[in-house]
Amino acid sequence: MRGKPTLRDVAERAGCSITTASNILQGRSHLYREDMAQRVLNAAHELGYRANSVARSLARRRTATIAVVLDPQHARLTHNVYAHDVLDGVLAYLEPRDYDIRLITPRTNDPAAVWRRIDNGSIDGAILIAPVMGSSLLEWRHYSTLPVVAVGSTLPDEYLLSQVDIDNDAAMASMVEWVIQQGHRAIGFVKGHPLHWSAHQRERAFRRVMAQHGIPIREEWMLQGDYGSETGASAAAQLLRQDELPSVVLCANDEMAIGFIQKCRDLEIPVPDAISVAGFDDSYWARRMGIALTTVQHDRYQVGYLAAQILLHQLETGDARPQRMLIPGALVVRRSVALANVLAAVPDPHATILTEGGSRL
Amino acid sequence: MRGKPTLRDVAERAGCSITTASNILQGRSHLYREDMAQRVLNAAHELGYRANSVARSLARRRTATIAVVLDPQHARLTHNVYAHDVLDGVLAYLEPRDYDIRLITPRTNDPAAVWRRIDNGSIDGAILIAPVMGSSLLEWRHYSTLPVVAVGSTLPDEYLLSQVDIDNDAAMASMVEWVIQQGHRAIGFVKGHPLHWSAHQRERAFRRVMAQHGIPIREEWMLQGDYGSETGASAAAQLLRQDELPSVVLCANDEMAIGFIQKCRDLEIPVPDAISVAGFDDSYWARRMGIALTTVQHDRYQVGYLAAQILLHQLETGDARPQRMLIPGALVVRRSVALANVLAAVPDPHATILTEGGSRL
DNA sequence: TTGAAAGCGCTAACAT
DNA sequence: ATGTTAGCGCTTTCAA
Repeated sequence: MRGKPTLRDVAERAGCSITTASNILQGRSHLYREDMAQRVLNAAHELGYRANSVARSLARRRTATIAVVLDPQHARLTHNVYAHDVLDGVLAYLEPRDYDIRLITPRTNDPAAVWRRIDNGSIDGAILIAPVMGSSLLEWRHYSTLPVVAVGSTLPDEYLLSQVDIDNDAAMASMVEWVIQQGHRAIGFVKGHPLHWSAHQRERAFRRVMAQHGIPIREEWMLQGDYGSETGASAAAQLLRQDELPSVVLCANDEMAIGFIQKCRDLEIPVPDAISVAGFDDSYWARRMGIALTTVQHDRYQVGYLAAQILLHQLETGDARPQRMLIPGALVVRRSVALANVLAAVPDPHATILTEGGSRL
Repeated sequence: MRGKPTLRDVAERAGCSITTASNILQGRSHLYREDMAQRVLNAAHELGYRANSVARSLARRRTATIAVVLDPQHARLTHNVYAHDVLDGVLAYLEPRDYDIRLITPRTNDPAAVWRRIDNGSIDGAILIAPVMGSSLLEWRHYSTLPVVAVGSTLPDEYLLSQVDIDNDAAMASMVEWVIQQGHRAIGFVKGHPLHWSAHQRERAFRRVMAQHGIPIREEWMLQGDYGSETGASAAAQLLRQDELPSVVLCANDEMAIGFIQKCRDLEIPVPDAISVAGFDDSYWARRMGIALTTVQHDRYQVGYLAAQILLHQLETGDARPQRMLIPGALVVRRSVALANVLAAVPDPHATILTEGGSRL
């Protein structure tokens, strides 16, 4: 015996068949006499035997591996905060259950190539992170029979995909409601990436609630962004050169809100005293930026955790019916949004930009 | 034939042996007659055949999979900015070369368990991300014969590990040199996590350069941190209640510098007018915080990319000699560090905290 | 209570 | 130019 010890080596040393060794090492000792079990266990230990998971996967026809797939559109982890949180949740669920994680970041959008990569027999299922409109990941059904769960994109039903996402609609609605309650009527909006369903959902919720309150939407206050902080900044630039300004601007995510606020600082426009700004996501990094951003907090970790749970459930039960799960968000009121009427009453030109950590309501 | 098509199905349909099909599908068409090759290719295409990578791995005795292992100490991706950058570099190198990535975040520090998980026959090699002192990852040699590369920790030679890291020593030295050039003599330091080699290297470089310039080190200005922004803040609190203050504080990373600066803002101590602060890492998130932080920029993406390259080289050549590769950093001068003498001459109690994006020298 | 035998789907010497 | 054969290391009936 040279190289890594195999089951055969263990069996030989314990003086038994390979079957016996296999059974005992899989925890079926009760089938055998006490001393047989001991002999095998000892032999394995002495040899430093570790089952070869590739061979095991082939024989069992399951790999105990889940793929986590990032959409080619945002395959750079570095800039994808959302993916970190979700991935942590996925890992937290899968790791203790002895599932392995294969991280796949396709560099192409050719669906055949993408799926050849993903479903090549080495995984039992996949979690798709925030597939965007037109993504080859969504062509799943044509290329794979594996169970799949999408997170971070609430897709139209026809995709027949299990999904876990936050409730963008309800969360944005509560943000808009609250802002209106604060007395704001002149409300601007910075939209998210046009290929993200979440962007459309957030915008739609905004428009709906505005309509419900009979507040007209000024299209010149509806700015296009792409969820990146740069577009938040340019939205600010674009907005602030207008004659009439909204009293508050809702950004479709925190990054854009940060960009927006920083541009305001550059232009020496105090937030929230001259203009209020709200974000969406309550992102880890935004929180430590010293900007007390009013935003919507939601549990991305939980999204990953649940997605993994659903996937494993589908694997174990074979129940392939698409499930959908929406996780509610929570409004976090900090200090980047001021009362509209108070502002009107007591304008304070010397107020400084707030830079302290926010306290939650 | 039911279930996924196998090589056997392809061979049957093409009317040839399995070997022939295998060879042709692996690109060895030149061994066969033109029409044979076509028949096989067509058959495979018509059936939608995709080679099962598990079976292939078993037969080839290589898996074309690399593990990326996070130290149990900082296994939460969310808070590990360093890992994102490195991972992106690793992915960028490996993905086009058809290597897969297995992400492993052990939840225990028991070396046997950790390595059972990592080296179970499913990978060809591993990249260890920033193993800390005492990490079970470092016990590699006792548990595995796989090629391994460590990144983010410049380890003592006795670990016999291939390594890619930034040159902490030189980079911190140049930071200290520069600060001294700016006229600073009263210099404080916030140390990094005591279990990280990088923290010690950065501190050691600091002390050395100070000694070279004959500047005494005041131990009460040497604060312990852990690379987290909270400890930067508490270091600031602790320092600022002292009677005598340094004119500049060097933080062992950006996160602590951010925490430090934010605490200064809270206490209404203007940076850099009352006290200068420098960081280390030039992190993506710090850059967009609107703090023009003077820091050391270094290419973490490159670290990951090179680590993957070295690993693949070792796999292909079988050359297992440990390699070490240090990547230089570059000083990035922004505005959080002021000239010491100018300060002394023109103290300005009303100066505000700077919040604009920094311009690089 | 134990073991023989037939795979899992593919690769690679070695024939022919 | 193509096929035969013997694995890779493990699991799992099924028989003894």
